[in-house]
Amino acid sequence: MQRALSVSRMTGNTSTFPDWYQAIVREADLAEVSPTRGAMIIKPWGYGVWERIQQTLDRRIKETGHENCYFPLFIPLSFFAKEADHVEGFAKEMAVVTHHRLKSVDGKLGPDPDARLEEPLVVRPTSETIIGDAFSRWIKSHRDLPVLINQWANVVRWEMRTRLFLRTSEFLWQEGHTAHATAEEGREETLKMLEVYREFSETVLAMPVVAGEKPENERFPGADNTFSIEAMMQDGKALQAGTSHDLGTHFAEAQNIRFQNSAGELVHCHTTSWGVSTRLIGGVIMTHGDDDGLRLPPAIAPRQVVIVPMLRDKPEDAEVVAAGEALVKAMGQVITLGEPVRALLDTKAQKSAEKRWNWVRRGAPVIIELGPRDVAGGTISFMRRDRLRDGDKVASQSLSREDFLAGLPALLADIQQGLYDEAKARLGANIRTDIATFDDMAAYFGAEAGDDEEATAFRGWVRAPWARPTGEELEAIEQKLKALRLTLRNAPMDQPAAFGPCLFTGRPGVEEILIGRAY
RNA sequence: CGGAGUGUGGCUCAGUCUGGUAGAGCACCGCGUUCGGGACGCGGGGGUCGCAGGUUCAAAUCCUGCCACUCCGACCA
Repeated sequence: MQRALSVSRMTGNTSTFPDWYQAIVREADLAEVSPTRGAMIIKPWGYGVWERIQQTLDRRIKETGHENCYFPLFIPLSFFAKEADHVEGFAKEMAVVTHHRLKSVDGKLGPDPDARLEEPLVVRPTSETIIGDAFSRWIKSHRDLPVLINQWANVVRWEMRTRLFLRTSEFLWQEGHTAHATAEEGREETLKMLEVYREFSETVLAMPVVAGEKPENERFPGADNTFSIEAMMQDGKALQAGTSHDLGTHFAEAQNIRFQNSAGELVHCHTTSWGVSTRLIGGVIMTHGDDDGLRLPPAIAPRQVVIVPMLRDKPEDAEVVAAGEALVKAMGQVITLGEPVRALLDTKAQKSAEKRWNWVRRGAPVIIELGPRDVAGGTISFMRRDRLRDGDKVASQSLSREDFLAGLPALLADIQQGLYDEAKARLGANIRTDIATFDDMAAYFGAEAGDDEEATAFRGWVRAPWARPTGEELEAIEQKLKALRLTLRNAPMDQPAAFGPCLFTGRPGVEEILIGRAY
């Protein structure tokens, strides 16, 4: 891969991948750090992307039979005591509310000692416990099942180190929670939503992923099985972009979620949960961004086409603006990717060249430059953000207004597909399947002679057979991998018929697993 | 919380070693010339140099403590 991304065209400096990432977040006007530790301010353009994610994913969640609802931000502390693995998994990162009033003592404002809560409230890190509690009241009979709900919410996890979009102490997400009569139905639901995430990620975000099952040590606290979609970033690292958990009867047992089956027996439900978060935006940045800034897939671009009018403080300006407004209207009549085209005429009092580059940095898929000559000649001059440059020159093309409008759906679809294909090719080219032993893998990922720190980061993943060890044996493997900064990502859903020997133990393999560095 | 690094206008940084009136480029404001293109000239606004102490006639610069951020670990959607 060895792709040397730089921020040179954005800020005038070359630098490392993390610097590049931060530069894009800033230059594309997506978000900024807030005065609140670890939490981000999502700016309008960034939030617009999130709204597009919400709209397109929400439709899919509803099409698969789920309904939205809303549960409280605060969860009574005692709720977490019920499921041992769950509390252990989250205990170290919980924000806790202990008081309900402030008081000024010696001029210093602080919690009022007299206003201590009898039972502290936890700011939800996830909502299994409080939703499970509701399920236990909602579900009495097999006729009540399945219960299929989702909520769009914010959650808080007190992370040690934060990074905009990728890991923030507060983040936005959706969390689906379902209850079923049988283990088979629970498993089916878990896999169905994993597939929704895979399809969504690939067709809407244009971000290819590998869907698979997480190894035992990477499971969600309290889950029987965890599945994930893993995306490959341009530095070769894996990003866990979504998870779907088969919770079995763990939470049902802990929270008394039971129903009477048709035979009259009182039995526990099988529950699931699944979620994706604002982390997806970080994935989009690191999948599609380039040296000029962000490149947004048209399906999630808040504005798919931006018109920059060439205004010169002259009388003909009015004509250009009028033509621009008419063009926005005309594009609004065009249906592409199933929806009217989202277009904007940027009339901000700013130099045209500035506006153009701002939209390049923000990643608007198509940027039209509309000048008096275009208006007179009925032509549209535009550039595609996905193929911005021809050498060092900006690749601008010109079509008649009619042809442009007629070809717009195909153009946006082509950009969407092109971004996907580019990322898919990168993913495919950077999974090594020819590494057979742990030592070979260590040599591959480790710092070799002549490799600098930077180069070792661009390794991609290894896919290899393994014997699916468990318990202490798995723990030992995890520790060995940790020394190489590697983790087990997932065992992909599509598996071959036969397997070579296990990369770790040499025993016969039972499935293939992905190994890589991760965010 | 462990290791390393960095804190100087909105951004990127110089100045710190060797204490002596706070700088540059970009961004911003004004005027003008330009302008199918990240233009140029002139003028201008904006910084208690992360915070708090200390040393000194004098501190961005030296000393002590603290804080924040970045990277690498641990943790993690």
